[in-house]
Amino acid sequence: MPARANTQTKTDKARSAKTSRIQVENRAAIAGAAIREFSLRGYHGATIDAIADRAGMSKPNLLYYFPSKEAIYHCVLEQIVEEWLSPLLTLQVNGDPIEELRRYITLKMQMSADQPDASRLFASEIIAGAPILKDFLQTRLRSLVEEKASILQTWIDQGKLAPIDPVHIIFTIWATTQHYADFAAQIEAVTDGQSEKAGFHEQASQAVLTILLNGIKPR
Amino acid sequence: MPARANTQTKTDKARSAKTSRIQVENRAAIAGAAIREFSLRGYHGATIDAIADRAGMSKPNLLYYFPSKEAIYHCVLEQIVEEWLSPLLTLQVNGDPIEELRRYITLKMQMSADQPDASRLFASEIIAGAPILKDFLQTRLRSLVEEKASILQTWIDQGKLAPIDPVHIIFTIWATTQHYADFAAQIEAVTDGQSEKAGFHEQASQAVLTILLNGIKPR
DNA sequence: CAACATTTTGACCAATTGGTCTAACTCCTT
DNA sequence: AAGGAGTTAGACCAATTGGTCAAAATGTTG
Repeated sequence: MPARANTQTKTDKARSAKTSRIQVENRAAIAGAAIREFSLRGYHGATIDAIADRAGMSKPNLLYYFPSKEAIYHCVLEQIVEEWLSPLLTLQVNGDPIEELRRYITLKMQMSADQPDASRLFASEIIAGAPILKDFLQTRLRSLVEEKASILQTWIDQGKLAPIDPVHIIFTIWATTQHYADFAAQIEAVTDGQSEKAGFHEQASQAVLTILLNGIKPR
Repeated sequence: MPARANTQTKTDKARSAKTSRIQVENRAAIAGAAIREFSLRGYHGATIDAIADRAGMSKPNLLYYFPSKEAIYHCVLEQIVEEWLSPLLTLQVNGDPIEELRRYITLKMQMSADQPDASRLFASEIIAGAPILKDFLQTRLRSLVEEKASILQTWIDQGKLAPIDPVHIIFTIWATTQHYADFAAQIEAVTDGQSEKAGFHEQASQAVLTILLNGIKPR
């Protein structure tokens, strides 16, 4: 009955009635806290208490907004996935292949830098066998990959890219860009914290762009 | 007192007294089961009961061999890390850069294909911020990376590789090769299970080799 | 500011789970 | 084959934790 059960009184006029200011704020706080906790401790390691604490409320209060721990997990995972998809959507067959891919890779590197927790949470889910996302992966993501792979194939056929299975090109881009978020702890340790400094991500971006773009340019 | 407490009677003659056949077997079974459970469910999601079940013994029996859940985790992580290091060790400055790297990448791809669970467990630990491995990463791995990065730098200075920060070359190789193990669930879903078929890993290997080697060859 | 709806939380509960203890059982040695 | 060391597991325990409830506190609206 909370949150969801309302009867849009009258001319559904405008804003609220559905979601009050306080609801919007708290849901956002919970989602943010959940992403952090889940990414840091894994699904089972994260506790509702810890998420509630981080969101600045009591556990029963949190459970007033979400019916269960799993519901929170579902919710944040969905958010992440939605945003995760978007950069790939914009890959257009008309543009210059190298420039299109440069833009895509740059964007993904940016996302890794800006939202590492989200990336790590997604990674955790996949590593665990994608119990929740399996369906999404097999349907929406799969058809999106097929679609974009065919664009890459077109470019390959036009001699604008090296003849490499487009699916592996995509995987390689994902792997490389997300690595900087997912394995941040390793990168930080190995580089003695250099990765925390300003400019590191630009350097990384540059290096990745060089390797990948040269890697798929026709010889 | 078990396992560890023995007093090497007499001329420490030869084999056992320290570890009996049954101990070797059970420890191995536990380690295998633990790698699988930890990689699949994460540290907190894995239960001693499940590990014991998978190893074919009771929980108290398992705890006869390892003092605690954390000890099992430590142990398998150590094993994995040791093996994980080895391929990088062999990178020699004398060899042909491209051939040396081809060998290294091929080996890492092979490890991803052969032991995906180990890769995923390692990935989980890093994603969680490397609470256990932090020290290892900052010491042994870091100096190893520095050492090998300087080899790459030598090759770059000789004009045998493109001028790209060697550390990022290493990260990119790690990212790409491990992706095929860590994100296997995604890859499988997206490729409609093609990744399970024979030959897929050779294809992947080939694609990755092409992209990365071309990516770091001088232009 | 009264009356109603929404939000918040302390106190609880039940299930899970890491770990222990004791007693039985198996294996190896002599 | 006896005896002791080494191995195994059933029954338990205590702590953690997901989730509930009823009552208090706060917001909102006329």
